[in-house]
Amino acid sequence: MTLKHTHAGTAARRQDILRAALACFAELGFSRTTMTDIRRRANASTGSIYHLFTSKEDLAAALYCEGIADYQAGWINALESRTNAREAIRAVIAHCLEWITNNEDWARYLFSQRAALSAAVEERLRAANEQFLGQAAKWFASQVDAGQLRPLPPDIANALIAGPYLEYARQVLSGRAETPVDEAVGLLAEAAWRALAPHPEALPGCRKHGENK
Amino acid sequence: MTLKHTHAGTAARRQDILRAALACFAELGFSRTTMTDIRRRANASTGSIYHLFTSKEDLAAALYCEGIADYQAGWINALESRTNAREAIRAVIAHCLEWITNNEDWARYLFSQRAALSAAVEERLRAANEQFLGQAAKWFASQVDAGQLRPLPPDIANALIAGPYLEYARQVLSGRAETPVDEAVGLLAEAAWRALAPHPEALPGCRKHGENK
Amino acid sequence: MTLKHTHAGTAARRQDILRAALACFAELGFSRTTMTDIRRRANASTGSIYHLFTSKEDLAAALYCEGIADYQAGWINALESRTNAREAIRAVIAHCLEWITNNEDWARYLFSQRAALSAAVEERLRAANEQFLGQAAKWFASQVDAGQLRPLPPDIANALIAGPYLEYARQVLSGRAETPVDEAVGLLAEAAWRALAPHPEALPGCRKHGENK
Amino acid sequence: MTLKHTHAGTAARRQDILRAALACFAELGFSRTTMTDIRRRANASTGSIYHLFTSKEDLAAALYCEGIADYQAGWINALESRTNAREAIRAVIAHCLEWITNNEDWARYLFSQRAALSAAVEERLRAANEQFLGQAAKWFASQVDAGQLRPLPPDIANALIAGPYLEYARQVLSGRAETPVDEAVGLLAEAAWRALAPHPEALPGCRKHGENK
DNA sequence: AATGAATGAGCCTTCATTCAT
DNA sequence: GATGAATGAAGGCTCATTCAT
Repeated sequence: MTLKHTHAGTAARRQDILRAALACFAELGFSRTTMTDIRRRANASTGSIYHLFTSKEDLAAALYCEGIADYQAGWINALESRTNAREAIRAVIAHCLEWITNNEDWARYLFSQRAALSAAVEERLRAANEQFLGQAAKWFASQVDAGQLRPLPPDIANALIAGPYLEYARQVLSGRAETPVDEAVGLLAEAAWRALAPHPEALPGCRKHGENK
Repeated sequence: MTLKHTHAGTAARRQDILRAALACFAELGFSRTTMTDIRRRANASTGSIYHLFTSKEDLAAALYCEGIADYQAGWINALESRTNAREAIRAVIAHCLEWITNNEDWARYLFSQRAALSAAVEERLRAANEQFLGQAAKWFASQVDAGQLRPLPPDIANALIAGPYLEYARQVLSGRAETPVDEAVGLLAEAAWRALAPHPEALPGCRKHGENK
Repeated sequence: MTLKHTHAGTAARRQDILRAALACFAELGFSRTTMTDIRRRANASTGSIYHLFTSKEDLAAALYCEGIADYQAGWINALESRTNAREAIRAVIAHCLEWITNNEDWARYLFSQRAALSAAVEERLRAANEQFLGQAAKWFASQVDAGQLRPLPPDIANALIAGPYLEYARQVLSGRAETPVDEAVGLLAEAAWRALAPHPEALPGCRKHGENK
Repeated sequence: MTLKHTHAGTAARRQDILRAALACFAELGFSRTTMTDIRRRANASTGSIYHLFTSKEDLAAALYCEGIADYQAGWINALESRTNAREAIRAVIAHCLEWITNNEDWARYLFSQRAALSAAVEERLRAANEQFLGQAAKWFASQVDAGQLRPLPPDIANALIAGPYLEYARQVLSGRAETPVDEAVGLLAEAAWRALAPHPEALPGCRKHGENK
């Protein structure tokens, strides 16, 4: 009981610090955030932070890894939640925009502070990234094989799917976006489908050229 | 003569410093770059730099503004170099990827260090940006009116055009891209056209379905 | 029984901590040793140490006093173990070099970390030192009175007896010595005797100048 | 002229800082001295110190090396200033006690803070030390060959010459000495000569026994 | 008695910037 | 205009010590 309590307290303190750091990093960036900023925001003492994390960079790394893991897991999850390629892509876009909207701090941090990461973290990330990209590529390849998607190199496919919603997200995060997120999902999903669909007939507007419904 | 010489020297010195700063910012980011780094790289003295620029931030701002101006000018230029919407979009993509490839330091700096800018620069940029986005929006609107492009909100249109090539560029800059730039241009341009074309018939594959143009 | 056991445990724990601290101080010096170093080496918790010692300095003081007491007791002991002055001096030198060899950590700590001691400990030490020096001086004076030693001021006598073996010991402890300890004892003892003998006839080589064995 | 002036200023500032640091190190030891202590004592700013020295350790090293070099140079100088062995030894002892008396801070620092030195400095010192010990050993060997000194291993010889005056110096520096330095020189020199003289006849008292010289 | 999480003063160092020459 | 020595605020981090459990 005592132990559990202690652990719970420690874990909670850890979370407090992580959340505080995230908020700071999102607002000011890694470099302009000081340990004092974090300390104050977390209501923790200097020593307390260093008791739980070995350095400011360690904090940033823990945060980055946690965030990217959640983001990528959601991505893959969304992708595999649908069997139909078109719907899968739409699900990914919807999920990501939702995630970004619901996790603005995370998004701000993950998508603009990568440059501040140390080589050590890059290493850890490389593994996660490779797995993520591998899974995405595998899914993509299987869809291409099944004739559900145009054959495209993985880097291009990735740019076509993620580029638009990320650019839109950047506008949202910086207050420059005007289109509401739910509308954006539809528009971006449709555009992504046009870009990736195997042949024109699969495109929305083509249906009226002869066939049914 | 002496004066001229001096002036030329001053201007040259200014350029040396700017180039050195750019290289540093691109490599290390704004915060991790020290004035000493710049000083050494530019073979300039501390006083020399402060004689020409009022602060590190001023240097970064001058650089950012110069870069973004060049980038945006090229964008608009490419856009207006073609009357045909499809070709205009392709020209923009081609130009941007070329520019990024030929100006890696600029690209690295412009596309990943915005967070480090001060409010003062943001202000200066806002103006430039507004003009840029305004010109782009105007062009886009005129094309929509002319039935050459699908009607889309400007933020979405922007995301659809720039998102993919920027994402691809990020991959290039970080060494993760595999598709060569010249191939990427074609693929990205086609995808962009699919996403923005007014109706399916305008799409590449649809022509073979019998009808029009 | 339980209590006894506990007490034994406490005493043992105390010793563990003292030994660990000694090893650390000998290796790193007082200042560069952290409580964490000691804690780890002693397999003790922070609280445990502070339960038995009031501070890092307290630990260092306890250690210093214990060590110096042992060293000085041995000194006096050796001195008084012989009635003959020459043999007494030899016994002191032999004992000290032996002690230093068998207690390298103690020696390293005692002979190079005095500077780190607080005023409070200095006070405690002054008493012990006074007694020690007093005893040595008394012995020395009695030998002088008996014509067994040259009359010399106590500080000089001390320097002549202890200086050489301490300097030699320093070389041993730092790995710079080449003469083995047992040989050194003989050489240093003879030299000390030469320096302190009442008149030349008492010196080794003088015997052959006329008289007998 | 301007340059000279600047250099003079810089050099003077350097000296100020070194002297201040020396005083602090001598008084408090390396670890307990803070850069603030030094800064204040030298009337210099933080940056000024770091402009001239790369770290606190660098300062300590520069000081140590300078001091030891001066001390050792004086040693060798004194040694070689006399052709007669006995007088040479006396000269060394006289010089060292004088030096220590005139350079109390140096002495305190050199003879009690060696433990605080980093490996990097140890390296630099090793060279200097080797040369010093080498020169001393060479001199000693030549004297032994000439029958002016007893044959003794270098470490023992060193202990016999330096040990006593260093121990006496320690007493002086800590206020425990009672014999005035000029008297001590004579007593220690005589004792050293007794310890190192080749045969008893060379000793002071033996002459009156009839034979010799 | 024991544990180890928490505390916070204080340290060394960095670095943008100023200014005398 | 140029130089680089000097400045000092501020930052990340360490570590002896306290205290709740």
